[in-house]
Amino acid sequence: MTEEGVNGLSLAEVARRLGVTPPSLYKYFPSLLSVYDALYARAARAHLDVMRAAMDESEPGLRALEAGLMASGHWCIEHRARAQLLFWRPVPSFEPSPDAFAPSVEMMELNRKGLADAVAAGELGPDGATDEAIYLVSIMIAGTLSQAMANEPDLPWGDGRFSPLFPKLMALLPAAYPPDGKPTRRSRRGQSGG
Amino acid sequence: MTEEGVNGLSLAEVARRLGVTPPSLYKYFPSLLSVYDALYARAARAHLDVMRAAMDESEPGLRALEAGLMASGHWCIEHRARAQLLFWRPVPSFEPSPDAFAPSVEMMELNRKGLADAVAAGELGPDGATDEAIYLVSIMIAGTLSQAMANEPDLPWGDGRFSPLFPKLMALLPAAYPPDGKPTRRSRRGQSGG
DNA sequence: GTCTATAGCCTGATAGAC
DNA sequence: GTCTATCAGGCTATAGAC
Repeated sequence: MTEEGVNGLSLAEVARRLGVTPPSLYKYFPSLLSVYDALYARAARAHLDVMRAAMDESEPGLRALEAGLMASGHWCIEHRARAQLLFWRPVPSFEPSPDAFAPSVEMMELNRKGLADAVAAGELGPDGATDEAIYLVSIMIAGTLSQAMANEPDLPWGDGRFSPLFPKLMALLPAAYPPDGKPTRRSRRGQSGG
Repeated sequence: MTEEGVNGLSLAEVARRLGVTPPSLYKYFPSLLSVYDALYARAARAHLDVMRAAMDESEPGLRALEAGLMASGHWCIEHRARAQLLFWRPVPSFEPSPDAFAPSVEMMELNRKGLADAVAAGELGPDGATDEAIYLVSIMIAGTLSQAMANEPDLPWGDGRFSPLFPKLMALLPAAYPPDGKPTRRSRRGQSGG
């Protein structure tokens, strides 16, 4: 998948690299799509574990949320092809089974919890715990990743022009959902007047 | 490309739908990759024209920039497969020729000009005209698009959970590059200062 | 659980008649 | 500028021997 595109996975090539013949694979997987499903399931699980571990190591709230998403970005860049399988839809005929998809649902819950904790800690206003805020955050990480993967496919997370900007984006969240409940844009001069 | 993925384009299928036989296509294109290149060139040109027209109709600065990027988003959602060909890299063996790529360079210049105008108009601080700001904006539009395309592939621009959030993201730019030159909120004196 | 053999499809590309 | 015929190869998947 890394070399030929996610779509380029073929059982024949898998067999070739395993040193077996294609029919042997059918003892383990009933079809090519079932191989994609197994890849999806394992990748989703690995990605979720990495993200949760990073969040658990930081204090709940924006710091944990950012740590989790940074770890997510790191994993995605390190496993580009699998990340594409998870988050883009490069194989139109493939849709993950409910079992394989389960970790993805759990991941959304992690984000939701991170935002809710941030609201509870007073880092964000009450709107910071809405679905809209989740979508906003998902746009930020997805944008950083897609730009990094498309334009700097060989650079690790943390290098290059895009991934270092992610913390800067996260730092804008309090401007979008101000803790004092003031309306969005560049809420008055405040904050700095100490 | 829409039906089978960008990678799924085949000369045989093109010929089939044109009502001719595959060898006939070789009178017009020397190879499959040259077909991709022609598709890329036309799409890049069409996308650039749409974006520039939208920017020309708005007053220079943040309004024009947002109008241009909104038009870009609209075009990308309306022409998903072509947008993927332009902005993701779904066909590893294909790289656009310099001629085909030229409009993409011009597009970056449009963004640069939009930000420079915004700084000149006092909408953003001087940092708003840096390369970093361009990358930040590109992350915003790329994130909105990739989330919309991956999760709501059948909804038009303006509908759904993601594309309506793009203006909200653009509205955060003045918080990232404050016009009065003040450092980004809560970056200097810290959150305890206020 | 591996293999050979094969069916039945697809592809990109070329040669050469008309 | 279209066609027929063809090459040379790819692929998924199955049947059945060992």
